[in-house]
Order: sequence, then structure tokens, then C-alpha cells
Amino acid sequence: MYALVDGNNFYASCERVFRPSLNGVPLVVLSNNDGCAIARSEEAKALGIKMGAPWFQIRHLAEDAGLVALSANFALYGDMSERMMSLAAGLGQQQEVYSIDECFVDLHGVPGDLTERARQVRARIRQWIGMPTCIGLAPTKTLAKLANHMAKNAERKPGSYPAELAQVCHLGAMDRAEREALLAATAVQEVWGVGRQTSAKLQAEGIQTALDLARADVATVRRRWGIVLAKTVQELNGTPCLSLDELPPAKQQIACTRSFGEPVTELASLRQAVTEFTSRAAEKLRRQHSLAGQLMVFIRTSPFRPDERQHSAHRQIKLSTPSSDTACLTEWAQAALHTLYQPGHKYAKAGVMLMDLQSSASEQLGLALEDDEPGHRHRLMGTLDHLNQHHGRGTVLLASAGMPQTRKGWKMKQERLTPQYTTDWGALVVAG
DNA sequence: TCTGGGGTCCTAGGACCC
DNA sequence: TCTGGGGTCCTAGGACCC
Repeated sequence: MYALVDGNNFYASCERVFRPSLNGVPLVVLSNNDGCAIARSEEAKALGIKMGAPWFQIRHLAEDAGLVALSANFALYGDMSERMMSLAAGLGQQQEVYSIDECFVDLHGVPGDLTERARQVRARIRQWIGMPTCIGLAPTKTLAKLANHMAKNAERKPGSYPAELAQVCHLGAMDRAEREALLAATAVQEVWGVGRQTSAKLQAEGIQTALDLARADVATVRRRWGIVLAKTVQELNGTPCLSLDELPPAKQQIACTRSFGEPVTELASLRQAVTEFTSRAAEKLRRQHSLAGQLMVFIRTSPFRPDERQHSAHRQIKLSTPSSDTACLTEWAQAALHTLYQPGHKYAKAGVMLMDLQSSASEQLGLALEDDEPGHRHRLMGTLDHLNQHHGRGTVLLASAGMPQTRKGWKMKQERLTPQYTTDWGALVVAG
């Protein structure tokens, strides 16, 4: 049996924990550059705001309907996530942290009434860190996701599902008829792994509901739609095909990409941006003890400005020696950028991707008979990471990243950022 | 004026090999 | 007349996830 624990409207709920005045208020959290809505409170959803809605299209609701918008505060959300995960882990023996706001817990061998146990854990998360959650329980991960969907909607859309399923829904504790009635009441696109494209094609074939999909012939689905959907069908029937991954596998690629706060035309600004993106990507690389064998840089203008001259280009470089050294990677990234840049374009976005990753245990340190250069670089990077971790991002950086006063233009806009309540002593909430 | 960021897996097709 | 069969690796593109 698996549980899926999921924070409701996670980012919006994180903000509410520290600003209770936002309770009951339509609230959205905006993406980088305050570009579009990436989280919505129930009240905001009720206003018809869609996931990903551009801010400039909904900002009138601030005046018309009291909509509050906040810039994404990822330091806060990451910290709240850790707290929620450690509490959710108490549900069972093994946990897979699936995303910032949800985790699977393996309940094999857990005795007693699982529904009751889930309710208790849910109440604890609510009381200890202020985060509302819903929990789905079922014999497979796909069904647990679906049970979670039912728990959420039974709570917020009365009539969609029986009210007693609100907050905690245990599909594994129901008899067949009851479970099938719930699957029949669920549109096929709500199933985990069935997106827009697939659901459109399925519906054209007469497969409208989760129950229709569960009843499809596995071999036929395998042949016509591929192995992923075939596994989904089996999982919907209670046969586990997806196991729990306790340790997230090391990433196979690491990216750092950003849209700019305003259009960038100068190579000098792009150079600063690319240096910073490379530095950030290299930090992530070293954190998972990997080396990159390839590096890719891209720059592009805004596809939302079809009236302007468009330019989009990328260059991939194979490194002669795999590396995690910020200076080395930056040098190559800059070389790539130079071949891409064309004057006269308004660039809107750039990015750096590190690929062909391998474990740094296999690092070739060279013979270095006289000069232990690689060893020095290794320690230098360790020191750099330590300083930036303990004294804040950007404490030490490459000169080509630019001095703070010259780094305007490409930096992102965050005009509605809340304090880092849980990760900055200076931002502690004062009670009294 | 104003539209995010970061991943994964699968498939098909081509190159190449024996 | 009839021109194998099986395998690997790589890449690009598509679909999906949060």
C-alpha cells in the first residue's frame, strides 16, 4: 500500500503560514520576473485564474477582486518542504520525495487503520507547520495519486466526490464496486501520466474516464500507445509497476536558465548572465559529486514578440576532460556564447546546461608530477561552495559575473518578494 | 510594458558493426 | 528473379511531470 501526501496550493500556503492576513484572500505566487501565476489559492482559482496565467492579463483582478500577488520565495518553500517531508515520513517506513510539495510513503508492514493513521499525520503537519495537506492511499502509486486527487476535490468541490473522502481517501479500503464508481466519476486526463495530448487521443477512441482506461486491454495499449501508458493501465488495476525510489538518482543533466528582467542587447550583459548561470549549474554539479562531459549554452529572443527580429541559437561543447570547475566551465561557456551572439537582437532568455554527467570518483587528476594544479582547483571550489553556502549566495564569484552595481538589466524582477522567514535570522517573525 | 524553470522517459530513425 | 539478420549507439523530438 502506498500513500501520497501533497501540500494544498503549496507555495500559496507557505506564504499564508507567515501572513495569516492572507487567509481567505485570493492569492497567487508569481514565477521569476513576476511573469505568470505558478500557485493559486482556492479563492484565486475561483476567480478563474489558470495555472501559468500571465500576470499582465490578471493584474486587473488586484483592484477588481482584491487579488494579492507575491514573487516566488523559493528559499522559504524549500525550507517548508523539508519540514513537511520529515513529518510525512512518519506515516510509514520508506519515503520518496517526489517533488517540492508531495511525497510517496510505502505503507507495507504498517499495522492498524491506515486511514486513521493518515488523518493523524495530516493533523500533525497542519498543527506543527501550518501546512494543509491531502493524503491518498492505494495499492499502487498511480492509484494513490488518483486517491489524492479525490481527497482534494471532495474537500474543495462539494459534489464531485463523496464528502467523507475529503482530505484522506483510501482506495485500497473500498470494495470493487465502490472504487469503480469513483474511477468512473474521474476524467481520464486526471490520471497520472495522461496529459493533454494523450487524453485527447484517448477520448477520440471513446476512453473518457479513468475506469475506461483501467478496462482497456493492456496488450493493445502497449502496441498502440507505448509502454508508459500500458503500465498506467496495470497500475489502475492495482498491479504495481512503479516502485518507490527512496534516494533520488543523481541527475543526468543540470540546467540553469533564466528569462531576463528586461531585453538584453549587449554582449557584456550576456557574458555576465552566462557566467552566473554556469556558476550556479557548477555548484549543483559539485553538490551531487559529478563532472560534466558536455556543456550547452543557448540564447534567444522573445517568441512572444513576433514583430521583432527573432534569433535563437545554441552551441554544445564536448569537454576534452570532464570537469566541475567553475572557472573552466565558464571559459568554455563564454567561448560558446561568442559564437552565438549577434548584435541587434533583443535577447529575452539565456541558459547553460551541463550534460553527459559522470561521478567525480572517476575524475582523472592527471599525473601532476610537479604541480598539483587539479588538487588545488578542487580545494578552491570546495572553499567557494562553503563560503557561498554559509555567507549567502554571491559572496564569492567570478569577476566576469560582474560587480553588483553593473549587473542591472538581465537580473530578474522580484517586486513582491516576502522575507525569508525560516532561513534568515534577520527575517524572523517577532511574536508579541 | 508585461508570458517560469527544471527535469524524466520513450520512440523512431539513421549510422554503424559483424 | 530472389540480395540477411541482429545488434548497439546516438540523436532529435515528443510527451509528460511539478
